[in-house]
Amino acid sequence: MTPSAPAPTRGRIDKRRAILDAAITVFARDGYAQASVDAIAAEARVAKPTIYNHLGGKENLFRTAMVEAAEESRRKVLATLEGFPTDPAGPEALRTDLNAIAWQLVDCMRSAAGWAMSRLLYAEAARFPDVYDAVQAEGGRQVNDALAGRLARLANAGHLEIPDPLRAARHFMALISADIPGLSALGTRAVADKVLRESIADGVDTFLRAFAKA
Amino acid sequence: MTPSAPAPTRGRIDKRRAILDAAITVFARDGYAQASVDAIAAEARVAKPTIYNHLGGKENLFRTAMVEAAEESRRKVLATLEGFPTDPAGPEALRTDLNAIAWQLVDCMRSAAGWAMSRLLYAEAARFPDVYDAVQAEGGRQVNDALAGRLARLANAGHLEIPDPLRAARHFMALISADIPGLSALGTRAVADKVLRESIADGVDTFLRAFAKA
DNA sequence: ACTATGTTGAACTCATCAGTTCAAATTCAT
DNA sequence: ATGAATTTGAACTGATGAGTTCAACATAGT
Repeated sequence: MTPSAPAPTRGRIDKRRAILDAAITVFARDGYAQASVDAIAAEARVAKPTIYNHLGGKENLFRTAMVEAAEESRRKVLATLEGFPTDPAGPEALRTDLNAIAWQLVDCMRSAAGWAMSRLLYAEAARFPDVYDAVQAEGGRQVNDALAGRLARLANAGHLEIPDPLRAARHFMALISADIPGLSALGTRAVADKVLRESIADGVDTFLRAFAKA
Repeated sequence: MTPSAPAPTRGRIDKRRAILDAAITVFARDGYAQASVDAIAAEARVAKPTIYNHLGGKENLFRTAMVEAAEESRRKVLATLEGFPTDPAGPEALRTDLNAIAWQLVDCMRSAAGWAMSRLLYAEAARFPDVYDAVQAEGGRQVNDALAGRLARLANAGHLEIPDPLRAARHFMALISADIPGLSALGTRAVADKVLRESIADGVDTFLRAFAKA
């Protein structure tokens, strides 16, 4: 709300980026309807007409900000999944690796922007079905495919027994994030890393009970 | 929006109930901010001042409607859990019973009001932390306790091997509802019963892989 | 320096909506 | 029937906010 700080930057710089970042911040904080374009302009240290020049109206601003944020988040997750060990030394190494994957995945949802995405998606899915499709049906599927691929390779190397990798990937995600909404009160409270790690370890444990090689 | 129908009922009847039901309907459809008190009045076939007489302002209307709806939903779930078999005939009967429990649980979230709760809770958790606490931290915990009790009794009767019933209950919930947000696009699309049943059966299957008696 | 382009602030329009007021109408209990 | 309590419609106030306009201004490329 308060411009407050270091002299309003003029001229043509990375206004567009600043606007989109500010939009995510303000939409996440206030929700779509309660977020005012003026507040976003202030947060971005930009004049209101600049927003309309770059991004049309409030609706399109919302769409663009959400989709770009989702793309970035998805890129991060996929990159993380790429570089993971396929053939751990033994059962304990496997458990450690799965915990590490799980931590990376959870860490993405846990960030402020991550919760912003979740909350806004939930809240506005009915009013912006196209945004939901772009973010979840598209990005969510890609992440699940990639995760299924990693799990399948672990199974192939003889560490897991997985009849249906896609299903196992969905259940892995569900198990490691089972406690998060409750623990963080839907993202409104901070969660201690230690607590989160225990919750994730629990999820991995159940997953291994179900899918570890007999 | 449209009054349309059978002559506006006057006098003192169940106005309060009608208002709260209409509030849930409209809040669920439009979201808190976009829902107008006039729209709720129209939906309830009631004059606007009547709402203010019964329930004060918009905020209190929201709080009351959410909390009462949550209480009713919780009562239904707990009642369902009460009447469930504790000692199935064998492994296949156990699986059938778990599928039945799971269906009941999912069916509550799946109703229009159920999704309304979820969506509104998510969207407004930051602005109405007290509502979140009343609904989730309170009701969610009770349901999880009850479910943990059922699972513990099944374990006690020798059908399951469960180290930590509370944890198992959380993971059971997570597994049987893993696919629902994706399948229903966060409640904005209808899901065929058959698809839902398969998704639930998958969750129960993974649960049994993890916790069935060896 | 000169110019095209992008940016700014500020004021403005128009719509929506929460909450209020009040006199007329309706219902219920007796 | 009568009177107390409640409901109703309709008009009103005040606030908030989306989107626009425009003259002044800053910046980049030439």
